[in-house]
Amino acid sequence: MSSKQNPARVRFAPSPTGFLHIGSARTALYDYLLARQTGGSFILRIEDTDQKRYQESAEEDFTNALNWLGLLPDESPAQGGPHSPYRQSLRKDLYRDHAERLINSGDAFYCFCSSEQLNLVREEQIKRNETPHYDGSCRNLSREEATERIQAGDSHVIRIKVPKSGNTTVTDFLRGEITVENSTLDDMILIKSNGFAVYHLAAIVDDYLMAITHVIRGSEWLPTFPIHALIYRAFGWKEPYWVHLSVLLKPDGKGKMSKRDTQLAQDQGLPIFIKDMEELGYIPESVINWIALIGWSYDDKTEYFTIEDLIKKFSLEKLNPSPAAINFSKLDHFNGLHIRNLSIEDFAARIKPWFEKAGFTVDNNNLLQIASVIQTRTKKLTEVVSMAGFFFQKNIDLTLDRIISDKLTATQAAEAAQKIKDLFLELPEINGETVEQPLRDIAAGLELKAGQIFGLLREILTGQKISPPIFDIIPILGKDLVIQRLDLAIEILGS
RNA sequence: GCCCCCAUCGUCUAGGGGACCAGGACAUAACCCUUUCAAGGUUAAGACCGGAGUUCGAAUCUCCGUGGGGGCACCA
Repeated sequence: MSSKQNPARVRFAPSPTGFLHIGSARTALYDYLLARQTGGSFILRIEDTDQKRYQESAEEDFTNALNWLGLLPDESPAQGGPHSPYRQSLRKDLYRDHAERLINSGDAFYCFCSSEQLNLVREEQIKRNETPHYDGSCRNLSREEATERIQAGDSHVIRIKVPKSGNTTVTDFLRGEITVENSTLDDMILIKSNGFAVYHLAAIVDDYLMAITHVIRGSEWLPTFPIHALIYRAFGWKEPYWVHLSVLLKPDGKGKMSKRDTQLAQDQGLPIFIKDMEELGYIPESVINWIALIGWSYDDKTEYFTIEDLIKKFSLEKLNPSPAAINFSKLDHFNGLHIRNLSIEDFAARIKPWFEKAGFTVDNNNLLQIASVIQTRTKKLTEVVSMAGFFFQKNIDLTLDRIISDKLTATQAAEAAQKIKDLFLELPEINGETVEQPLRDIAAGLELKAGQIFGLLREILTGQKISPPIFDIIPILGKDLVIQRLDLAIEILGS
């Protein structure tokens, strides 16, 4: 049952009801990996059979998110494909036809019960402490009666006719055989009274018609899995491999990510939706790496993966069926890791927009140098402006107590600054090599520690307590700017 | 309430009867490096849910319990 042999046809089939989040992105990633690995196809199908929950913006968000992640479908509503259309609302008649085939074979039936009736029955059942289920009142309606009522215009649905006795065994790729008693299964609705199919029918019909080989979906489908298998079998179709992914839990491992938790995470600046990742300073390489490892592992050593690595190394067998908590600090770690592995040009190109957004004019020559001094220090792209903005600022925000905070008196600081300025003026070129020893000498002359001088200079040049190494900064800033900032400091200290 | 799934450090996991006084990663702490901050290096602390059984031998297999999760819509 190796997944590597035959080209897999896998589909990512989201319902357009909201933004693409980590969980569905993971499903899409695994779909993509399997398709690429086997030389198969990755299909995007939009499951928009519920017009009540439909959100127009969702589909665009899916496309953007998938795009950003680099998970480009081979077949989709936008680009079409051999099994068009890829939007379920456009395949309505197909489902109806198939449902009627099921009626003809005796595996489905028309049901005329109204929602109100059904609700009443359900309430009664709950009151009696029974599992809510369809009571079967239309199950044995004669064909003639059903036809008559339909012709009379009676509102109706189509339900699957689940065997009353016996049991059904289905096979999940990760969990093996699962057997349930048919009596615990419900005669679920296949076609709603408005003529639209529900997931249970639409997804199955499409998966078959689109020749899907591996159904990779969330484990919330496990309870209705037998129904889906029953539908396949009623049609006499060969089932695909069924792969039910574990659910994603809250970071503390206690409970599934709910709407409220999502909001909470948003408020804390934690990324839940792919659309927010970029703005929060994450790069797609790390998001992919991070997501891949929630519920999947390769071996006991390797954790760093590029998408190419993943295509080579991914395997369904190593998927973990147990629920997994989301670990956001690991995302930060991966982000730093992937940032450090970017080429300097690539990294520079990615940080450029951040400086520009902050209102700075970015000179490409400088940018490359700046990039090289901040790359190992960057975990999220959001940090680059606060870390290196001083390179671009004309006037940095210097104040007296900022400069002298380090156990230096204003007089000492002024004296030191003046000496440093004199030194720099004297030197034909200022860089780490020409400047370090003389700076240490100045410190010794003033009976200060070298660290104090370096700290002072850091404040004067950057306006920050924390910065990249000053000897890296000085040549990038250039002599003129360095002197200018020293002058400014001396002025402040003198006043 | 009923049905289904899952169960190793705080978190993600390796492990599929002896190679495990359980390995790695994140996070945490300490140290080294060091002009600050990172990065890097070294180290520390930290887990097999409980109980029966099978076996010469169980983290690994079986059963029961417990815990966690999911589902019980004319949503997906």
